[in-house]
Amino acid sequence: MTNKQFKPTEGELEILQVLWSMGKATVRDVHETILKTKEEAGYTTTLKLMQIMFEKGLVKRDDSAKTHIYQANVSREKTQNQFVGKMITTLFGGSSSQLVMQALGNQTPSKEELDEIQHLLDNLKNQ
Amino acid sequence: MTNKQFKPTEGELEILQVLWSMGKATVRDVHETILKTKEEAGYTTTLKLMQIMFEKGLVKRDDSAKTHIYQANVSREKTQNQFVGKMITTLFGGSSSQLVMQALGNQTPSKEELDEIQHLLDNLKNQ
DNA sequence: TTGTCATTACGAACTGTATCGTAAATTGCT
DNA sequence: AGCAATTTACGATACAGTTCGTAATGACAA
Repeated sequence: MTNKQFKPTEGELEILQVLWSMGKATVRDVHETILKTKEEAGYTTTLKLMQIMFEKGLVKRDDSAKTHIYQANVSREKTQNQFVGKMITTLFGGSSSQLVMQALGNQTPSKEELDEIQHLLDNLKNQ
Repeated sequence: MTNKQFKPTEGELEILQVLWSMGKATVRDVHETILKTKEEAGYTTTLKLMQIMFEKGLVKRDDSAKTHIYQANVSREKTQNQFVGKMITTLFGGSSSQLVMQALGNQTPSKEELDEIQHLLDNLKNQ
């Protein structure tokens, strides 16, 4: 097992989001992207954060050139699961369906999404 | 609006869990309960945390007697929503159904829970 | 009343996160 | 070669959360 899993912080998640969608990216790439949704963000702050994430193993990087190229080292799915699982136990008393109800009740999914969920639900029923 | 909402921390959530299920409770009540699922927990630590939560408005208390009686001052539902909402935006790109799929896929709900979800799903479809 | 015990109050220490200033290194341009 | 711009590295600071030791307070029994 290669899994000494760290739980990403708020700020780290923001960076992972960018890396997940871009694949490979430089610090500047990430920083620019974050700037679009955020006022007040320093370049070195992003840099430092990404360096720390590298030490933690949350990202990997190619430092053969001067400008390092970063990449996520934890999968989106695994991270989502980590948070969802934690949330179910600490906030929903272990009941996943409770969480599902909350999520469905408050946001309003499109028809396509509903169909998708229906499909998954059918699969679960036939087991 | 009485809503200057604070987002509870990890430790605060643990205490809220107890308060939500017990209704009213003393520091000792809460502490004993937490001890059941946790080694290594100091009484004064729980106390301090609850005092801070009082200052933040997360709990209310009756301090007419020497031993204070605490009660949650934020609802379970509201808190769940707060976290689910945040999670959907920061980890699921705003798609609630994505979260639902994750939750359903990895935990395995009972037949009763599945029926419940089906019921909710039917309601959402007829709108 | 006095001593014991549980409880609250308070403050100190430690950890981790976030932010930023500044220096050092590297690259490209002229 | 020398200069400007970009990037990385490093360290300092601020702040929040957590943990705990210890003192102050109040209740109660002998």
